[in-house]
Amino acid sequence: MGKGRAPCCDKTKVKRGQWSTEEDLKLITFIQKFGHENWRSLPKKSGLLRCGKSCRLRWINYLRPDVKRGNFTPEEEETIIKLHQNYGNKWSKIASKLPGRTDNEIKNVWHTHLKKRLVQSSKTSPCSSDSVSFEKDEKSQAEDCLNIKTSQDSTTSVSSGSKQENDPSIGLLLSDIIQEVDKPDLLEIPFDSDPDIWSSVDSSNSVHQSGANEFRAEEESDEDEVKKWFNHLENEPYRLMMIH
DNA sequence: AAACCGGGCAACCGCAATAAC
DNA sequence: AGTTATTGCGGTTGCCCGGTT
Repeated sequence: MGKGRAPCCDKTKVKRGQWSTEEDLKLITFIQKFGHENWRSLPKKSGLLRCGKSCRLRWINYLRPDVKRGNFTPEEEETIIKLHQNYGNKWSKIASKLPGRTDNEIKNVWHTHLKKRLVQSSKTSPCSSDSVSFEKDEKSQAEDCLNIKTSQDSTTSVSSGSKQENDPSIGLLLSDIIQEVDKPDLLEIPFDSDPDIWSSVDSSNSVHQSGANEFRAEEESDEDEVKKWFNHLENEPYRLMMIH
């Protein structure tokens, strides 16, 4: 177990705050081509003026192809509540049981919705207390309260209401991507929607001005794929808030 | 119509764990 | 075996937006 914590980046030289469309595109394009074996060096190689941690977070929580967006279904919420009783604030652990959901998203949902709901219902149900001590006897508590199938080991999601899930073809393709995404140069972007929206992005040129000369040469066909994927992201309700 | 307020969410911070040397 | 680099995780912050006054 090591000690010593190196600063993750020079904070005076990195951009912070909301990600722009161009930055997202750069990140997606880069990861699609080269994967993300080294987050620290990724910003430099991709031409992003971002901290590696920021890139990682953006990818994991937002840009990853398998990330599921939109409202949580009642089933998902129920699952989170029960898993929280089991694991406490181990958001990543909980997220691992909910395919397509990120720890950050689950954490937010917990704090904004579920916690309140639990407080209200805590008087009536012994299994729904927010203050359950999960440390002691986790397992038995889990067994008691957790009669849910946590074995959605792949794309069989508990959710039934999300956009993604309503489109089986997309779901299937995404599951393929999930398996590929950690392997550089294997990521396929499966969407074939109209990339009109990208005209504005195209004109910005930012991707081609990046420092990633290595992949600059690899042009339009790949980039089209990225745009298609990105366009898909934009079509999801919540992303419209961010990208306009 | 403007100001205020609170909810919701994305992103940041910093520590812990792990890998690499 | 010790040190350093990197990644992962959970807590927290701050911005945006819609609702209310």
